[in-house]
Amino acid sequence: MRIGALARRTGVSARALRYYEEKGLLVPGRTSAGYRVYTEEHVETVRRIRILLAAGLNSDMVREILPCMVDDGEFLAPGCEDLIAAFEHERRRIETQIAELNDVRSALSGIISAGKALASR
Amino acid sequence: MRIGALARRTGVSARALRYYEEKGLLVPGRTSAGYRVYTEEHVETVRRIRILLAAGLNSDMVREILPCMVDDGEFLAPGCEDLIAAFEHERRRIETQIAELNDVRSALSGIISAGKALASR
DNA sequence: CTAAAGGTTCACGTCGGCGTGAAGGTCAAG
DNA sequence: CTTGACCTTCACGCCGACGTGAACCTTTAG
Repeated sequence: MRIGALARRTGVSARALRYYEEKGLLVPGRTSAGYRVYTEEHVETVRRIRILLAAGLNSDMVREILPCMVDDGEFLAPGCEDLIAAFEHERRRIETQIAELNDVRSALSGIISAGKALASR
Repeated sequence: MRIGALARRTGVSARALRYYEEKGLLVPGRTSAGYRVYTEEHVETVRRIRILLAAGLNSDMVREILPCMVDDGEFLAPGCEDLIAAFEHERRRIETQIAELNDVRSALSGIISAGKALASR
């Protein structure tokens, strides 16, 4: 699979895929002509990259986490033990973020229901 | 209260406060010399701005929401009815974001506990 | 052979929420 | 009257995850 095909399968632009490679997140093979070659595993990796980035982790963090995400996360790849502290930090960050989002969500809900009550008078 | 005092009270930089004004989020009075003058209400407004921005809303959206946040959100200011659709859209966005964050959080938890199990062998 | 589709590597542009000087005006205290 | 804290308005810088050409090469189809 070459870059265009992977882009279509994942919904991620080819430019983004090249960017992921530049950042060491996604390392494809190469044909003799220099074309990038991807496997099925890369599809799953891209999915994970997207999720992690969407959660606000930067690419450095994603690069460190990815090799630790073996299958369903039951196992831990070697070298990942040292990163536990960093992961806990990220988890705290995410929990804080979730709490903030919940606040705004309920504030929005308050406004919305007040608005609908007004509209139905 | 002038800008430095408000900065100290809110923990937000003076630059940020000027930026909020530029974006129409926070409109202070002015002394004859041109100094910005803030009241106690502005303190609360800044708090709300920070929360909304932290939730990923952009300044345009914050500017539209702020006047709709009367007191505890029980009432709705006039003119806010038209924005309900936009607010519902933001709420959906936030709910999606929360779900994504939860996914990453549990993934991180899986890795962390796997790592700690490994460390305690 | 040729055209079209897709690939390659630079390298600069974008957007949003500010940071960071620069150059100068204001005001209360000593 | 001067110092120093605080304020003002420009206006450029930054970061991160890409978008967007430009100029060129590869592969497949007719």
